[in-house]
Amino acid sequence: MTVSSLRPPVHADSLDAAYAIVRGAGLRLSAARRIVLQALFAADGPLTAERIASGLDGRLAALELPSVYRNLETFEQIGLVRHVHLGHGAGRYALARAGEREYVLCEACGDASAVDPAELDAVRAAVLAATGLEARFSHFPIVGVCAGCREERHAHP
Amino acid sequence: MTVSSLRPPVHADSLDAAYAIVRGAGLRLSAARRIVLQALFAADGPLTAERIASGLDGRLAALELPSVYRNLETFEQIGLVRHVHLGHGAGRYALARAGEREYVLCEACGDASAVDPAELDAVRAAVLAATGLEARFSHFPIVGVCAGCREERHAHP
DNA sequence: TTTTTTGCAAAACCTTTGCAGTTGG
DNA sequence: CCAACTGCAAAGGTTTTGCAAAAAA
Repeated sequence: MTVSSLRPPVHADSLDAAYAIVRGAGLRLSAARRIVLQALFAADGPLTAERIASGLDGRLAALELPSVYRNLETFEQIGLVRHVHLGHGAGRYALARAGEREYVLCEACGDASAVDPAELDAVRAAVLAATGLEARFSHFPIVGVCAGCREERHAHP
Repeated sequence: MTVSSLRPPVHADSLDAAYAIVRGAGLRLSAARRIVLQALFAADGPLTAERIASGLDGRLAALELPSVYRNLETFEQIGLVRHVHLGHGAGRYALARAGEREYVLCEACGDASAVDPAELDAVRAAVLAATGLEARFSHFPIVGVCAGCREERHAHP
């Protein structure tokens, strides 16, 4: 794999900070890049490239999908952006955080939720003990069945 | 999502047992289905549809890719087969087991390894405590950085 | 014979690439 | 002005779908 989520996250706590990071990396601050960053700041969760390209369904200017992918890729390379795979569909992109967001996904109902990494420290410790791996759930989530779906399964087996 | 790995695994411990399971499910035992099952039995790890279609690179008769996907899908529906996503490429298919195989993946070197589920019981318990999720690492692996790659990273940062 | 399954062709979906033209600095 | 970037078109990789022909029961 050799995934870009391995490079250190660069946290921007405002749109202007993100712009400055882009400039600071020697990159141009084009109109398209501004829109991608605006979309990521406006979003409440990780976004598909498609949704960014649509300008958040019309709230921002639309972009070509290849431009979006290229910029997301560029931003990932400087650590500003991360992507996560929540299930089978398109990847989802979000701003990198100091405390990286991690995800859990219920494969029964498809519900994905972000988790504070600190809450998963015990999980990480258990994985390290069992496998030697230093686990991260920011690129692929923890997948399983949530309590609600377990109940439903129990009721209608 | 609503992923087929949720239905109970059906374990076949021989090729003939697998054939019987297919017949028992009211399905026809076609030549293509025999070859898919032979490939899965001959494999040491989970296979891509592509590799099954090639007849394991010529050792078996070749099949059309759509037939392979259709049969794998059918077999997943009766619980005979599972697929796992080891990184960004094509999915990989294997026979279901009584003790479901689970996977850990190093995102630095791309190395994936199968783990005895029992070894991950402590991990599952920690996930349950932290998130309420009953985790399974048989469809998406645990992703992280292995000890070897951590060292290398430390040496060449 | 009847229903299921296959092969082949085509499309769908997500992502990447090539290139000429535009834009940012 | 010149390198970097965009739009558009096209292609790449994986998976799905449609349908007439073939095969299983």
